[in-house]
Amino acid sequence: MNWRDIDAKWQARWEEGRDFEAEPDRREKKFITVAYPYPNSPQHLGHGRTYTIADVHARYCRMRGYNVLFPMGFHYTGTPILGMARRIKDGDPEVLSGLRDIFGVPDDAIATFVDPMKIADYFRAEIRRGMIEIGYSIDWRREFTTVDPAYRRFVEWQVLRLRDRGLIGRGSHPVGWCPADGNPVSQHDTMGDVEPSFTEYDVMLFKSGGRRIPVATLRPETVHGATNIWANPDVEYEVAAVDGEEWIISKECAAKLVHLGRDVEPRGTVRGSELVGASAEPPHGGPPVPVLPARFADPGTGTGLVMSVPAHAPYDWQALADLGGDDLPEPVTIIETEGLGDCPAREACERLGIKDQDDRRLEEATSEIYGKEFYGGRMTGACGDLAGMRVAEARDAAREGLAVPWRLLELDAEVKCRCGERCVVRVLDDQWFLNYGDDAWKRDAASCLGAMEVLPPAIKQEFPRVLEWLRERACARQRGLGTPLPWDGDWIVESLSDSVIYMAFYVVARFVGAGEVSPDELTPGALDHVFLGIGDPPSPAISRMRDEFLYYYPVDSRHSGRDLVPNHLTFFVMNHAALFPREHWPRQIVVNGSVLMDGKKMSKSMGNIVPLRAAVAEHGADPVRLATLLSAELLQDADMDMGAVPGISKRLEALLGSCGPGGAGPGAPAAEDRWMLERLRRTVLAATSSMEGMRLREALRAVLFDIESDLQWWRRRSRSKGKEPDPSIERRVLEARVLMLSPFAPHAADEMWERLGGGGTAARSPWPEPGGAADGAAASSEGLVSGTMEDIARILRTTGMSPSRITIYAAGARARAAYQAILGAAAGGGADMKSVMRGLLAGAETAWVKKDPGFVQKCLKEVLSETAEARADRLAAGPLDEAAILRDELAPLARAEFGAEIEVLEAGAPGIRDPRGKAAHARPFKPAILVE
RNA sequence: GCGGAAGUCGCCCAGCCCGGUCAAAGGCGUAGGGCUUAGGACCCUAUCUCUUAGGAGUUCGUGGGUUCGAAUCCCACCUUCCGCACCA
Repeated sequence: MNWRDIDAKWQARWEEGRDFEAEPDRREKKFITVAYPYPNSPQHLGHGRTYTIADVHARYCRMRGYNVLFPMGFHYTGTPILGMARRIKDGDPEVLSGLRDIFGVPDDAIATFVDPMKIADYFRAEIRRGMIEIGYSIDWRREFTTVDPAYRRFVEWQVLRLRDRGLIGRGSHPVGWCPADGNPVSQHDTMGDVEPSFTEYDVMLFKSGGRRIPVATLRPETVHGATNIWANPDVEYEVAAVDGEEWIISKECAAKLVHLGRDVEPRGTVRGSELVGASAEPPHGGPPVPVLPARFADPGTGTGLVMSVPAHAPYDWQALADLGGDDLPEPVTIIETEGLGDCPAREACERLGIKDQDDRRLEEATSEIYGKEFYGGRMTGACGDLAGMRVAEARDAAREGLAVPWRLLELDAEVKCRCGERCVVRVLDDQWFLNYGDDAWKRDAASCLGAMEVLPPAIKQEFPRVLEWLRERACARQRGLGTPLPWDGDWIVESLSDSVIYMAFYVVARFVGAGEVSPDELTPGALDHVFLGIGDPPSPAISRMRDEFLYYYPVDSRHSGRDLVPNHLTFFVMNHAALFPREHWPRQIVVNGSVLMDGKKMSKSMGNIVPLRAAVAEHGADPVRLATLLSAELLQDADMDMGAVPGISKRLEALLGSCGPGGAGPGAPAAEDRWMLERLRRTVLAATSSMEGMRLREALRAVLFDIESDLQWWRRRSRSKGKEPDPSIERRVLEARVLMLSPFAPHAADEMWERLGGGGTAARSPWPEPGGAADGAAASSEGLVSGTMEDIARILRTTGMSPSRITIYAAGARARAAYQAILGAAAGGGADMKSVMRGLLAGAETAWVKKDPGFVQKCLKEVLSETAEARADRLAAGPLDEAAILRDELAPLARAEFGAEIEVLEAGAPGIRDPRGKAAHARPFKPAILVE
C-alpha cells in the first residue's frame, strides 16, 4: 500500500482549498494551540504525539462546525542552540554523529551550523516539512519565530506591562556559575548534563579571642548542644577579613565567599593543628568550648571547621570516640524524640556497628536522625529560648537569632562547565525576576484555573499545588537568543518567560506576515490597543488586528506535554491572569504523557530515536498518527510499538478496499439490521463523548475495532438466513466510520470518502449525529440470541457432545410478565427479594410465583448482574415474544453453526416434547436448552 | 522531604473516571492441530482450579470498609517510577 501518494494527493488538495486558513466569520470560533517546537533537532515520534493530539482536536472541532484557528510558531529563544553551535565549532564528535547518523543532516548543512541562527533555520524548515507531511491542519500564514522583529516588539510590550503592574523585580539570586566564562550554567552547559544543585548552610560565628571561628551547619538549632569545634589538623586554614571581621576559614571557603559577594581580604594562614586547644565562645553566649582535631572535617565543605554536637550528630560522636582519652566533653542532649533515646548519635553508631569516622554509613545514620528529629523532635530545657519548641520551629528561630544574615551556598557535587572549568555558586544581586510569589497574582491565577477545564481531569489538582509553591523566578539571563529587556539591554528575556502569552501573537502575525503592518508600528501603545483595547487605534490595520484578537481570544484549548505542568502551563495561566481581562483568560488545557520507545525514554545515547519524517516516509502519515494515538490514553506514557504499525496500515487498507459506490437495500430492515443500526447509533454517541473528553484512544477503538466486531456478528446473522448483508446498512455504517476516522487519519478518510462518492471531503463534512431514539427492543432481542448461542456453545464444550438435535424452550407469557415486574422493581431501587415478592404476589398476572419463588430468586440475581444499560433496554422493550425471536433469528444461526436440528418450543404450551423436564427451567433471556 | 503517577491471570498490557455485560480484551510465550520438502510466515483451538449441561471455587500489591454486588468507590499500609526552578 503506497500511502505516500495518497498523503501527497490530499495534502495538495487541502493546500489548494486553503482548508486550514482561518479568519473571522459568522461561525463560532475555536482557538487551539500547541506549545511551539524548539528547533535544535528534527522532531521524533515523541514530539509528534502532542501535535497529533492537538491536530485531531482541531480537525474534530472543524467537523463540529467551528471556525478553528490552529497555528504554529518556532521558539528560537535560549541557550541550547548557542551551546550546540559552539560544540559544532569545537568539532564535538557526539553532536556531529548525532546530526549525521540519527537525523541524516547533510554535511554541507552541518558546516554552516557554527552560526546558531543557521541551526534554528535549518530545523525550523525541517520541522515544518514534517508537520505538513504528517498532515497537521495548520494555518501557516501565521508562522513566526521568537527572534522576529515583530515578536520582539510583542515581548517588549509584555515585560513592560508586567513591570508596570509591579510584577517584575530585581534581587539577588543564586546560580550555578562558571568563573572562566563569567556566565551562569544550567544543565545544558555542564559536562555530562549535570544539574548544578546546591545546598544552603547557615553560618554561625564562634568567638576565639579577636577572631571568629565560623561553622557552617544545616542544623543551627543544635548549637546549644555544641561541645567543641572540629578542625582538621592537616589543613592549612586562612585568616581573612570577611566583611571587616577576622575569620578563620579553609581556602576553599574563602574562594566561595568571594563568589557569594562577601568582602574577603586575606591576612595570613594558620594550620589546623595550631588551632587545636583554643577555646571558642558559642554565639548564644554559652560556656566556651575547645577546638579538637578531626580528619573528617573537610576543607571543601562549609567553612572547613565543624561545630560538634555529639549527642545528635553521628560523625561528631564517632570523632570523639576515635579521639579517646579522659578529659573529653560529655554529649549534651538537646532534642527529645519519640523512638530515639538519650543520645541518638551513639545509639545509631552502635546499632550500625560503626568503627571510626571514615565509615561511610555515618551518612546513613546522619540522615536518619536528621529526619526523625526534624519531624518528631522537641527542644529540651537545655536550649535557652528554644526550649519546648518543635525542631522545625527552633531551626527558624535559631537561624534568625544566631546565624549570620546570609547563607553559605555550595554545590552538592563537583560540576564542570563544558569549557572544563569547575563551577561554583554565585549570587547575582541584580537579577531580574518575575514575582510569581505575589499572593494577589496567585489568587487571580487560581481563579482562572478554577473556571478552566483541564483534561484529563485527573491532572487538574496538580495546578493549585504548583501555584502554592511558586515563588520569584528569574526572567532574564545574560546570554542566549531572544529579546533584550527594553530597559536594560544587558539582559535577555528568558525563554520560559517569553513564551507565556504568545498565543495572542498568532493573531497579529498574519498581518505582519502579509506586510500589512511593519514591526515598527507595533509600539507598546499600538499593542495596548490590540490586546487591551486601550486608546484609539493608530491605523486601520491595527484596528483590524484588534477585531481579529477579539474574535479569536481567549485560547479555547492549550495542548502540551505533562512535563510542562509545573512551569510553562502554570506560567501561561499566571501571565494571562496578570495581563488580560478575565474574559480573555484561557478556557482549557489538555495535557498528554510522553512517548517511550521499547519501554525506555527516547534519547540520543540510547539510539532509540525515530525521526518523525522517517517514520512517515516509511509507513505513511495515517498509520503513524494512529499508532501514536492508539498506544496510550492521554496522560499515560505511550510505549510506541513500531511493530504494530503494519497491522494498523493493513486495517486502513482493508477499510479503504471496502469503500465503493455501494448499492440499495431491500427496504424493510430485518431484526439484525435494526440491531446493527442501533449499535452504530450507540457507537457514534460513545465516540462523540470520548472526543469531548479528549479520550482519543477510546474514540478510535470504538470507530476502528468495536464496530468491526459488531459488523462481523451482523454479517454472520444475515448469512445464516441465506441472504447477503444489506448493502445500504453496510454503507451507512461505513460513511459514519469514515467521517469519525477523518480527524485521526485524514488522508485515508478523504480517500475513502472520495471512493464512496460522498462529495467534498470527509474533513469538511459534519461529524455524524447519532440520530433517532434508542431501540431497546433491537438491543434486547439480539442479546437474547447471542446469549443463547453462548449457552449452547458452553454446554457443548463441557459435555463434549456433537449434537444431532437441540431443543430450546422459550419462557412463556406469565414468566415474561413476572420478569418485567422484577425489572421495574430493580429500576425503582426496591430490589430486595422480600419486597419484590410482595409486589409480584399483589399482581394478578404474577401471583403464580408463590409456587415458584426460586424463579424469582434467579431472575432477580440475573437482572441485578446486568448492566444498567441492558436493564433499561429490556424494561423499555417490554415483554418480547421470545419464542418467535428464537425461532426466526436464533434457529437459522444455530443450525448453521452447530450442525444440528433446532426446535424452538414455548415452555408451558400444552403437549410439547420435553423428555428431560427442561422446560420448567426456562426464564426470560435464559431459555432452557436440551441437547441430544 | 514536597508533589504526582503506578502495582491486573508466565511476561507486556487493557479495564478503574461512570461498580454488575469480568475468570477479566489484546499481544507475547506455551501446548495441540492445519498448512509446508523443512524452517519461517499464516490459520484454528486451548492456556487460574474443579466440573461429561449452560455450573462452582479462588483471583486484579496488602489489610480493612461501603454495597445486594468491588479490579473499579473509601481508608490505612507496602513497593516502584517521575518532577522539584532559571532549563527547553
